[in-house]
Amino acid sequence: MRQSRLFSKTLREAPNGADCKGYEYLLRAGYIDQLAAGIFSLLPLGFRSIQKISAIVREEMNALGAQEILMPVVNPGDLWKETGRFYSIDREMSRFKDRNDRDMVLAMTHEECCTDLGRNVIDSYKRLPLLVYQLQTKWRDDPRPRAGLIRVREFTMKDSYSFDKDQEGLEKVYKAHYDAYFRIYKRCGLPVIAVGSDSGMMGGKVAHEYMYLSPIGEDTIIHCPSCGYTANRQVARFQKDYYPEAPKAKELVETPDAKTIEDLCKCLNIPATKTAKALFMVGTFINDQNGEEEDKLVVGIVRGDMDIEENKLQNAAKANSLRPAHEEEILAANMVPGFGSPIGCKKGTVVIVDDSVAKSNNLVAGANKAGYHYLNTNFGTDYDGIVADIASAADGYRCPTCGKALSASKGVEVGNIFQLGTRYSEAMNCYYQDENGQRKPVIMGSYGIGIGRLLACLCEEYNDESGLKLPIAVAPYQVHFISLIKDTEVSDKIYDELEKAGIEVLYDDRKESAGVKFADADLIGIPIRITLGNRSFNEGKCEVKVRGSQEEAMSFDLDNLAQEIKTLIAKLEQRV
RNA sequence: CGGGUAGUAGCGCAGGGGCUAGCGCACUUGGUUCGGGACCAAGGGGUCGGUGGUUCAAAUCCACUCUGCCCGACCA
Repeated sequence: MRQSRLFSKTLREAPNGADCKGYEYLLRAGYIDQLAAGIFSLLPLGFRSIQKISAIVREEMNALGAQEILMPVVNPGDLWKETGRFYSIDREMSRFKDRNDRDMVLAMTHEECCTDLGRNVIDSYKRLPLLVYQLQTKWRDDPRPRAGLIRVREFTMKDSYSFDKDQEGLEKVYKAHYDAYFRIYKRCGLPVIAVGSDSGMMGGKVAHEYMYLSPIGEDTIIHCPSCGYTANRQVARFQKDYYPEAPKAKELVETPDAKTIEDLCKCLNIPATKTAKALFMVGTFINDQNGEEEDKLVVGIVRGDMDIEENKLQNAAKANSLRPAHEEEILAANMVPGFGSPIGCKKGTVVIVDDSVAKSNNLVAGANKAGYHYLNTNFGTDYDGIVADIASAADGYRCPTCGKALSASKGVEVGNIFQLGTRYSEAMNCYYQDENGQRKPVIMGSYGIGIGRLLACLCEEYNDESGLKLPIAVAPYQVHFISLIKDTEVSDKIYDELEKAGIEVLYDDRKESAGVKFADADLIGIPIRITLGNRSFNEGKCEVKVRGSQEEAMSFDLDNLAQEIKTLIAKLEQRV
């Protein structure tokens, strides 16, 4: 490609709002262009990288025996009503009516559509297992897009869907994805870890997320350096210390202005482990059958030395969503913020008690009376509720498997795999007949990779102060050929030779100064740079440099250039 | 959806009731330069986000609104 014809231009300054390096360079190097919040065009450079990533993904999916399909972005709302997600998903899913006033949705994932395909095709166990995938546009109306391609509203996702007759089959294809994903990220050059995760709106039991560890990430990953236990904080477990004692009778005590655990501990001169703290949320509970919503107050109780993980609380409460409760809502349930506890709360309040509280005795808890707490409250005698693990794991807490200290880090989710089980097949009547003529729900799994997000993470991982330096597997071109000589016939000829040899080359044929060409080349970050200038051209040579390497430029003979470059490409490809 | 912040040339910004709205980069033309973002000269490009108001006069003041970005809520 002649750079003089390339549909993009480089920017000297970072556009306002480019908050992380990778995003800044994607914009400045002319890979992408923003159209609206969370909506981007891919320019030729960006699109070429995306196609490279896509090709790697396709190869690895095909190697699993997956068959590529393409499902529609627009789905009938009725399909989503079958699984209840038409109702349970909030405004993140965009809806509209067609001309005949039918509900339509923009698919934000394709479980419904794919299950529909499954039920049309699968009749017998003889057809199973089946595995399909697609690379398709998703629209999710995220309330807050940010960080360039990291968190967008419109994006391309590789999503695959497995159909099996039994759990064993599901686990096999799940494991196959688990391994294939590592191969995909490795081939792209992105370091990731797999972590146990929450299945969120997808339903199902077992799920993993692939995380690129980076400070720009929005997820928190809890990791044990000793035994390797790793999980998203949303579900991460840890070992808790319990302090059981002989239960005593509760006792009202005056605690003026002690609204926080810290105040309370000072006021009564006790450790935080002797207190119980309450978090008040309002949960939306949705009836999947008729879609009717009902709000209930949810109270989470955790021991004062820990924090509540809202995601765990939501799961334990089986709520569709949670939001912080307003003061009036808390008061209406006979509880007092700052001095609150489930003791004497209104009937219908959902009380979730962390096991740290359930297994401790004689904790100080709010008396639901401003300025007062109770000493010696005990779960089971003073109040009731559902016991669950709702505490948030944190840096330094003890690993659930080996007991050593856990560490917390930030990460970006670049892929996930879910064992869906029969959540969709049962809801949508996707059944097969087994060997005995029995009708059984197909067991499903779904597996996603955000393609654009993957590119964004790669740009975050591979850059320096002058620009991008993507690995050759995903760079838009293999070679950047920079001509500094006047004689365009000579450089045109070299360009043709490189192209003929099957090398992907971006040819800087522009009438620009050397400095501009070098700066742009650094910014775009193509792995191999060939410089043809008077310095070496007179000796029948050119200079070759690998982007980002500290080594001196190599000198290659022009006579055998294509061949030598091919060797160099092969060398770089092997690095991975 | 709450809090903050900004919208003036393609990009980055200045101007904050009064003459023809500026600067740097980018762009065009001519010339000089020619291996790390060159120089000289001459140019082109703007409904100052939108609507309504105040005023003799609005980019500038007021109201509403749209959009971007940041923090939070949210998020497979």
